[in-house]
Amino acid sequence: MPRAERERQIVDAAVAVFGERGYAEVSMEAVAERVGVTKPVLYTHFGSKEGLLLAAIARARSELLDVVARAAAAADSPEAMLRGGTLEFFRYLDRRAPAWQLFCSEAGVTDTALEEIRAQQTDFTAALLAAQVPGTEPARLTGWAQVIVGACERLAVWRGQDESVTAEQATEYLMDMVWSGLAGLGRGGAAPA
Amino acid sequence: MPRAERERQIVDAAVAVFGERGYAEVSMEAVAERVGVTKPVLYTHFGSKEGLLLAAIARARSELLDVVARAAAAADSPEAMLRGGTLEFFRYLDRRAPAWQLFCSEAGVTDTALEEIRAQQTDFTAALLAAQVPGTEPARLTGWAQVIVGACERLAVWRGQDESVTAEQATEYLMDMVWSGLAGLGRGGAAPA
DNA sequence: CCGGTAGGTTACTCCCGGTAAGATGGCGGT
DNA sequence: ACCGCCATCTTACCGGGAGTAACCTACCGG
Repeated sequence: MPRAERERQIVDAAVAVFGERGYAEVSMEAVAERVGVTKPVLYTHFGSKEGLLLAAIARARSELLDVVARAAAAADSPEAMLRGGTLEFFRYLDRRAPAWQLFCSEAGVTDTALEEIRAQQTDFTAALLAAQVPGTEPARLTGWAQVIVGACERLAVWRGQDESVTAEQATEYLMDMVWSGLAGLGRGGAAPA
Repeated sequence: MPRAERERQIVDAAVAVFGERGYAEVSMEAVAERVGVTKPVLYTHFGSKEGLLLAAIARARSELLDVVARAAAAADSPEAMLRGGTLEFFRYLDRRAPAWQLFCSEAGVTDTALEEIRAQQTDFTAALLAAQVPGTEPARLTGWAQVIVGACERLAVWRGQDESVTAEQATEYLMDMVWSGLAGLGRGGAAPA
């Protein structure tokens, strides 16, 4: 079996099995068995268990980013861009449920490597914000992106706990805060037109 | 050594050493050595490595919540409450740097147990929001609280990566989004009075 | 027909989470 | 003063899983 194909195959298995049973609960032996090979094969391709986890997270997050980017590109206003991107974010996680568990099993991983992967998402978000609010300092844009990404991730985990919260509701709650702002809501109405 | 005192001593050591070197990198033997006892002692008090981690996280988060609650109580307006609480959140993490690493090493832990601890923070935040925007459905309040807590945690991790971001700046970026809202900022000004 | 190499397997080592069984020591009762 | 009891701690061990060394095999170019 050629190298690239085998690696795709292994990452597929890793995403599935880490997502289902949790990183810490899964042995490399188990992943290997699922692929139909033996342990050392995994090590020649990914170096360590953590390396494999990283590859699996990178794959899943890249799919997620793709979905969000498509939704954002299809929007015709800043508000629609934020709302649509967020909504598709939650819907993607509904479709590919196990994948999200991966992002929660971030533990044990060298923080720097993980943050590097996450940076794709925040950089993308910051770029969208830059287009909407030109002239803002880069640090502020990044900070805003962190707020949005952090809020979405936390809402996603919350939805994992309480299944009764729909993707639409989660999106609405995010928009309340990040788009309208508490100042507007607190005065008893939606954001002023 | 009496039971309660020993437990405090062990949790102290666990917070320090897990925070410094990361949960996965630390053996129970190492924690025991730091306390000056042997491994089985830890197991009689906390049952498992994960149990000890949980106790350490609970301790650190409870301190954090206390700091935030004091700051919020001292504020004289909704905006000051949010700003002050957030600022003290970041300042606490600056003072007790290693503690925050704990929250990042959430991995490997049974999600439900961890979310239970985190719920203290979101419940507190939701209660503050309820007082400010009366008549809001409970689910929406909780959602808003998730947004704020998620944003703060993400900003905190970001600050861990990029030391040049001050607590004041992080607070400002959060207020931009959550208080003013992008709608207001996008139209080129601060939130309307 | 043959050597070399990519890709794979068997068979280990070592570390660490977790535990069983025994030592120590203070304290109340007689 | 002595004895037994309970809490507390230690030594010594088990099992499993991450990671590796050494060997095997089948394909491909000459």
